[in-house]
Amino acid sequence: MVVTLRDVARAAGVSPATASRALSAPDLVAPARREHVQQVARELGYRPNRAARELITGRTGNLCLVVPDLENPFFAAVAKGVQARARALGFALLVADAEEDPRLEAELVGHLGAQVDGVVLCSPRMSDLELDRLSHDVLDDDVPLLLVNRLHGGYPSVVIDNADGVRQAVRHLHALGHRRIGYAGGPVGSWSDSQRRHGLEHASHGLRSVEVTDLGHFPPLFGGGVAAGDLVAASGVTAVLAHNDLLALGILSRLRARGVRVPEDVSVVGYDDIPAATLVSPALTTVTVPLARLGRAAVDLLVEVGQVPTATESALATALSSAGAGRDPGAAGTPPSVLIGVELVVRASTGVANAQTSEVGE
Amino acid sequence: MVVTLRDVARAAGVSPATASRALSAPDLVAPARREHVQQVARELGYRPNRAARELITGRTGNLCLVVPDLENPFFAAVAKGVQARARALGFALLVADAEEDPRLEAELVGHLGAQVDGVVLCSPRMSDLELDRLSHDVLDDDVPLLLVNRLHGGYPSVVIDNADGVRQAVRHLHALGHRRIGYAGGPVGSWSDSQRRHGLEHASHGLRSVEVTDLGHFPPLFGGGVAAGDLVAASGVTAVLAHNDLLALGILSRLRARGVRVPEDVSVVGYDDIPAATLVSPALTTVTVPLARLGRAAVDLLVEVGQVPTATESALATALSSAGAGRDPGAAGTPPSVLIGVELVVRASTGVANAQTSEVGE
DNA sequence: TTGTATGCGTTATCAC
DNA sequence: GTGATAACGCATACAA
Repeated sequence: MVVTLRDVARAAGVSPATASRALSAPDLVAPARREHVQQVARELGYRPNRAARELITGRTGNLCLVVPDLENPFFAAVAKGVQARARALGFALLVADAEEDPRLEAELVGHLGAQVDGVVLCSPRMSDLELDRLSHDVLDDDVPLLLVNRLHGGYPSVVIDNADGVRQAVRHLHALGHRRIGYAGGPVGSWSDSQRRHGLEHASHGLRSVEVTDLGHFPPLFGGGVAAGDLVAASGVTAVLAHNDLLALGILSRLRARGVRVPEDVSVVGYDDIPAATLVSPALTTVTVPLARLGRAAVDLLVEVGQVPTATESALATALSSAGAGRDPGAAGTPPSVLIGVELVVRASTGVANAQTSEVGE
Repeated sequence: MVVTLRDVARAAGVSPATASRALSAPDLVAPARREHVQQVARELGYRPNRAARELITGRTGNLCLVVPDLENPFFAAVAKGVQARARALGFALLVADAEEDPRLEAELVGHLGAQVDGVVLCSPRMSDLELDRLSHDVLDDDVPLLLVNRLHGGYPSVVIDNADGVRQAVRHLHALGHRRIGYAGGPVGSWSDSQRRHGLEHASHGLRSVEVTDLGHFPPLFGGGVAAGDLVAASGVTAVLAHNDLLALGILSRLRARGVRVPEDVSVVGYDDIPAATLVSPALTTVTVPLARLGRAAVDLLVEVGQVPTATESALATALSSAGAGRDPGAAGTPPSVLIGVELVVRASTGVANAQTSEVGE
């Protein structure tokens, strides 16, 4: 029924060992035999049994991705990038949705980590302590873990340039004449939120007449923005920077409902540039984060630091495919942490500050 | 280093066979021994080797999901439901993004199908022929395939009630006085689009004064709606039903840009009720599809028709966990196809037809 | 360069 | 009800 390596060997008139090598380690077998075995394998429609290979090599050919919420456009975009790059390298991707629950995240990392060659973890809110526990108790030592958008000792990571993003946003607002700027933050404990707060402080130091008002912490979702919108209106700021786009969209919606005009009365800036940012009116000025690239970079870095071998995979795939498409294994020597640059994209939700509310500072 | 079943057997003073049974087939071993073995396994931190088990049982404990686009909120919601249900049943989920390419879809089904116990396929546009080919050439005979939102002989499926959705939408518009209604369709070859066209025809037959104008086929994305918006404005309809929400949102955006007021001049109805439908202004009247439930139903049906055993999984999991949480294996006898009911949700994008354009029919 | 033989960790098949 | 033993399909140490 199913064609095994022994069948290939028999049909090709070689030993199972040679057949194995001809497919998985082509260099170790004479060119003529190698070609012949590969040809026979193709004709018989041989498909290597992953379980058998995994049992002996210890490698699964799978990676896994854990995110707080697949429906959140931010994580959907990251997942798309991770998936694409993983596939390009010959890995299948296990995806798990942790339902915004850090405890579940840890459990998923443990369960899935046991059956993959590497883990990509998006966990904005897990505590540093829990994060440490992962490598000790939960995860096998030989399963590398990479963090997305979070820096933590020991783990490689791919992070967004948070400081530069808020700096660009603040400078933009300042150039438009805004002096009183509000910040609608993300959840307490969010690593990127604390990064952005630091960046904000730093950025406002450079522009002395700017006063930044902390509006507090909000769930980084549309609903959180609705609550934040009221604070924006009450705070007297002429512009607000939100922790992310969903929050900004909620603010936009709430301000409109209250008759506050955007950008005439208040300017709004988001972060991430999710697709919905251009669907609303006025379109949202925001900090563009190349999320798909971030996802791809995550896989690349994970594979490199984890020494996860993708070579044998492609060797075998190449041998069995008629065409034999090439793969780029990526350059070596990448640092354990990659910084993803960001760019402010100005749309309709920001405009010049009106006279009466500007020039409040010194 | 790693704890194997033999270690457990040795420590418990039984043979490997008994140890195996105590964990995977508890009924076959005497209660006293069973308890003892399970206790020892827990103490030693025994974790069964999936590869070894897969090698002999042929089952992987994994399912896989193939979607055209993970960033599309429709598929993101389905993926979320599928993932949740799969996990609840003890399966991990491989997710693949086919980048809107039916050929890639087929390839992914082939690749991933070889390493899972069942496949959930969202493939709105793959041709019936290619679909047939899957079960013949691409997929192993013992790997069940389930289709989401598409009916096709041989495969079990979970489908949305398309006819009822458009019927509800048309009746709503008719009740508001609309007589000339446009339909902005999905892509050529989309199964659900053809279903909705049929339903549309049927629905308008029941309401004799209603005239339905076919505005053509569009990519089911925001950009497609922008194009459709111009046709809406030019066609003289007072209301338009879009194939899905993204399309409707594009129409909304384009109409506003052209100065056409919604709903004063034109009413707009979408389909699916993705989160963004409530983010825009006016909020989109649309047909609510319980996408997460659809995803869960897909997994349930797949597991049932495919006779995919989730029992041994939970038996072992129960044995190893201190608490021993229960699982519901689901009832038998479910038909091979499940119909998901839908509901019109009226929001601000639909309103009464104005006098001069209504009453055009007989 | 190639073949032989062994073992990966688990479940299944028999006897007992 | 339990234990010895043979598979599952593959990669590899070692011998040739």
